Amino acid sequence: MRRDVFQAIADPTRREIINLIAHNTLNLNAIAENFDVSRPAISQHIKVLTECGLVEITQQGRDRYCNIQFQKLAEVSKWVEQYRTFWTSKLDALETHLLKDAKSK
Amino acid sequence: MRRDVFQAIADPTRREIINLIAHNTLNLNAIAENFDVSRPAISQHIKVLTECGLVEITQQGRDRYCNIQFQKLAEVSKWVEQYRTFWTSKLDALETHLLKDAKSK
DNA sequence: TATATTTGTAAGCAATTACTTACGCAATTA
DNA sequence: TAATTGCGTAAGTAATTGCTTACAAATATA
Repeated sequence: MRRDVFQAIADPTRREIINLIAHNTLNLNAIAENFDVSRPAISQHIKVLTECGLVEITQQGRDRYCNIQFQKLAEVSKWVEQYRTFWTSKLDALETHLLKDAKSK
Repeated sequence: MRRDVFQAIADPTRREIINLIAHNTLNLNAIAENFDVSRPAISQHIKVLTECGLVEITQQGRDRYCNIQFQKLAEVSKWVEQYRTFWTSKLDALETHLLKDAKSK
């Protein structure tokens, strides 16, 4: 089973979970309350997130608090940022194109 | 069918395709040569990439050249970069922790 | 101690994914 | 005109995904 960060953040529910626990450390039930799907479904999402290293669990009694491992997101950042120069220069190219277009009117 | 950038870049083959055509505009066969999978498989990957707006096709005779729409990657960048402050500060926290650890020895 | 709460996990299921082979079509080349 | 080239797409398939309900285990509370 492939278990990398890219696959983990592909699911919109998991991205929402990340967003939720980015600000507050929550236990599983508290997370599940924010979604329409069942509690086990969230449990399985959390499992995916822990398996790829994006989330770590801190057990406290019967509660399992979820902490994001933000550094893992750096992997995604690194991949996407290598293209930043491309898309900014492309926007520049579009700009000049539009300017040229506007002038020709 | 969900067709967003996050789902598109979840597949490692598609990320490789992106990397390939980031530098040179290639036609489909030229792309497929770089992979072990069949030509139709690559054709289907390209379809996913075009459907989410990450790739645009320029037809030239029977050749279909693939151009990345880098701006689409800005969506991913925007999402991940919102957490950058978190992961850098977390690294800082780790640093101080390690320093404290080193001192206590 | 009995009950309630928080959770993992198993089993089942429909939908999706990533691939294959087979085919057809349009554009080029001989 | 006939053969070749570049490609999309259909059909089939095995594996994976995202969900459900049902159950069990551990911890907390009455």
